[in-house]
Amino acid sequence: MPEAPRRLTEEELAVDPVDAARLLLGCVLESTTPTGTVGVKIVEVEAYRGGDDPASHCYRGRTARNDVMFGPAGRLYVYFVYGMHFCANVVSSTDGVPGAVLLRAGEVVTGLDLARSRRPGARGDGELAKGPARLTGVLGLDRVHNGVDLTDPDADVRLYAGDPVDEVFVGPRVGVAVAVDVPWRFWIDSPAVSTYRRGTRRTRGTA
DNA sequence: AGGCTGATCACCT
DNA sequence: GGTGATCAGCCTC
Repeated sequence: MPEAPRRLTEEELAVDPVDAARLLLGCVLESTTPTGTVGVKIVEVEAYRGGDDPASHCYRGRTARNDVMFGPAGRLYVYFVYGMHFCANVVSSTDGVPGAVLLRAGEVVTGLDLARSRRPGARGDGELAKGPARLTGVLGLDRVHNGVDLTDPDADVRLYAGDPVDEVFVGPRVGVAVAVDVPWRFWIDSPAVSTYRRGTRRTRGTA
């Protein structure tokens, strides 16, 4: 058995999403479902803020959908994307202030067999959680996990502190069509880091 | 050339 | 405007 991992607290996550993003690098997100437990070491994240961030779900105020992002830090914000997948965020900022960190990629550190079975097509283990939808999928997270308190020891999903990271890389957020100049994507050296892609605006239907 | 992913789009309340 | 859903681009074979 490894050392007893330290759980992240609401307090340390109740900071600006940019700071929370750096804090989350190297941490481990662990998810337990009826099928088993999978843990992922976070290697790539993106910060999303509120009214001042055009790329944020909270840019236009509080709704039932983004409500969790306005709540206390340390909660899990899961959203449905492109009609097929889910993406997971760790809520940051103080209660009432919107902010979250999108988990973009990770390395599976627990439950490797289960993780592999959830991603039959993966060519290598480094690819299992490479990309936000893959990460969420390998952890077995979906809509029902929205709002889970990651600081609760009894929760199905928990967040643990990891080994200190040495070098943090910074760049613009992936797949975002607006605020491209804001360098709010952070990652550490890992084969699981996803490749950069600029956001695209779909062509309008009518000419 | 095909498969896979994904902070966008189009429609309904 | 909010919520539920899809097809254009990127990556690999």
